[in-house]
Amino acid sequence: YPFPASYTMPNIDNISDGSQLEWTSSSHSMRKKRKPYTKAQTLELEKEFLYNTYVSKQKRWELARCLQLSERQVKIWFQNRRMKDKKQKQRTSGDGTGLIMTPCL
Amino acid sequence: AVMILRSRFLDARRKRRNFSKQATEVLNEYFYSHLSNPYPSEEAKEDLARQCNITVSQVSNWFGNKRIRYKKNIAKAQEEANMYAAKKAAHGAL
DNA sequence: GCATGATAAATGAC
DNA sequence: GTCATTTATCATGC
Repeated sequence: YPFPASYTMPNIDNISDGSQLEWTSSSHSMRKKRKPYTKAQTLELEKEFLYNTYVSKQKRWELARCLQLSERQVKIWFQNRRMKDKKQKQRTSGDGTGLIMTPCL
Repeated sequence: AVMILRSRFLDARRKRRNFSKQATEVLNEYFYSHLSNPYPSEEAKEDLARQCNITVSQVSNWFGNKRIRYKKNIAKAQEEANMYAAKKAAHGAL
């Protein structure tokens, strides 16, 4: 069959009364199922993120091979990690408690 | 290792609290009165956040969870309906 | 025991 | 690239 098992097929909504709302339909035809990474994978990615929040193409290739991930997954991990970093900095800047919560332990 | 410990403290899931009854009421009111397109604008999110005394991110989280769980519920109900419809049809065919 | 809020992978718009 | 999402998973409340 054309697709690997790690992909999930959205249910075909065959509703007849026409009351179905557009946004309830799946936006894309097929999506890869979310699979949490292992502790070891996350640890190595976090370690590299400390050096530079942007990863070079060369480093991305190395990480992908060492961690059994695709280059696309490594790229997206760094994108999501940068968003997480930005959100945490916004949170710590306006907490008003005066406590230093910067992630610099 | 240190990173793991740090993430445990920074993870807000560890200190999750349910929203107030009034806040949930405000959010549900908006959701079901915009059921055809339950995607509030940034300004609407800020308004809702002020009314509910929560952050804009929490409003986004609430709508994200609400949309997927609403969708999943009607899908599950429809699946159940189809199953019984098929069962009834099978009995009729015998 | 699920309901609920927050986070982690993954996609798509731009 | 960012960033608002979708989706599954996590951790907690009760």
